[in-house]
Amino acid sequence: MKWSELAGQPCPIARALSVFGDRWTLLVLRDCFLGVRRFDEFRERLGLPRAVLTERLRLLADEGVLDRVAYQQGPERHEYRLTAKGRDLYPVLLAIAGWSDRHMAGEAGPPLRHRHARCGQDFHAEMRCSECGEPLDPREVEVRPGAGFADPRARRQRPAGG
Amino acid sequence: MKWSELAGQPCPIARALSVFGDRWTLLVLRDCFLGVRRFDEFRERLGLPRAVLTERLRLLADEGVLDRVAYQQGPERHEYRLTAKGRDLYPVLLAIAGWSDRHMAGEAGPPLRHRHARCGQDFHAEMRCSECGEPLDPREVEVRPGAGFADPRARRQRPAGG
DNA sequence: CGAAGTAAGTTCAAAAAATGAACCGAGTCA
DNA sequence: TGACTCGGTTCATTTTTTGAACTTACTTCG
Repeated sequence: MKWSELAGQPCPIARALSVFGDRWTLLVLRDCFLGVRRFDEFRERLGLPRAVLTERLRLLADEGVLDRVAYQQGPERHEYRLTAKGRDLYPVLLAIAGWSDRHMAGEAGPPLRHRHARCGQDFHAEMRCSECGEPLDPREVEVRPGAGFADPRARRQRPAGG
Repeated sequence: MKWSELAGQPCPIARALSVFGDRWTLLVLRDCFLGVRRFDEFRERLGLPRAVLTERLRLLADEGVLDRVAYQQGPERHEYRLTAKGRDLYPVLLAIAGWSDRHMAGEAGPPLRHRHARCGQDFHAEMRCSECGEPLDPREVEVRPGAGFADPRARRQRPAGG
C-alpha cells in the first residue's frame, strides 16, 4: 500500500495515520500542547531537520490540525496553533502517555506526572464507553461497516508528494 | 534527534513512539485487535513489504507487545498474539479512531461503527480523569517532572539497528 | 555605517529506510 | 514428480530523512 492511499481507506485509524502516522508528527503535536508555537522552538526541542519540520507543519495546517497565523509583518512570520480539531487529539496523546507510563517506565516510575487542575490530583487517562460509561475491553467491541464505508468522497487521495 | 535515542527520553510519548511511531506499526496492531495473527495475513491486508513486516513484528515481540508462539513444528512457524501490554494499547487505537470519526469522516459519516457488546450501543471512546471522572481539557492539565525523570535505567538505548 | 544576529524557511548531497521482486527451505497435496 | 504453502531472506531501486549550508528581510550592536 502506498502512503498516499491511506487517507482513502475505509478505516478511521488508517485515515488518521495519513495525518500523523510518521516518526515526528505526534512529537510536534505534543509540543503544541506544551505551548510551543514557533518553527525554531519546535526545531530546537525536537532536533529534526528543518525541511522535515516545514513539511510536517504544512501538512498539519493543510489538514486543519494547526492554524498558521502571521505574528509579524516586515519579514512575514507565522506561528502554529492548535485548532479545535488539533485540540481534539489530546485524548490520543494522553492514551499514549498512559500506556507508556504503565508499561515503559523504569524502576523509578514514570518520567512525568500529570496533574488535573480541576480536581488537584495526579491522574492517568481512562477510556470509557460513551454510552454506558464502563471501561472498554477489546473483546467486547464489535466493528461493523458504517454509513461512510464506501463513501467515494472520503476516498480522495492526497495530491502526489503530500 | 536520532530515532534510537527516543526510547531514552524523559517523555512517555517519545518512549512509546520508539515502539510504534512509524508508518506501519499501528496498522499492524489494529489488525491484531481484529484477530490477525499470521505473517501472510498481515502482509496481504496491509500490502507492506515482507522485510518491513518481519522487522516490525520482531520489534513488537522484543518490546513485549506481541508474543511470538509456534503453532506448528516441521517447518516451525509462528504466530503473533497480543500480550497484556499489547492489549493495553486498545485505548490508543480507540482514541485515534474516535478522533478520525469526528474529524476525518466524509459526508456520509464514519466508515465503521463500534458497538459495545456489554451495553449494546454504538459508542465512541471518552477520555476521563482517573481521579475525578471528568473529561480532560488540555488547559486543565499540568505536566511536571516525576520520579523517573532522570532514571538512568530508563535512558537505555535500543541496540543499533534494532 | 557595517557586522552580527534572528526567524523561518529553501536547497542539496549523502545516508537510511521503504519498496517490490525474486529466491529459499521444509514440508504438504495431487 | 511438480505445484503449492508459509514465513521468511536477499538485493537492486526508489523514496525519505538527515544535516549542513545558504537565503531573505529585517533588527540590534558597536
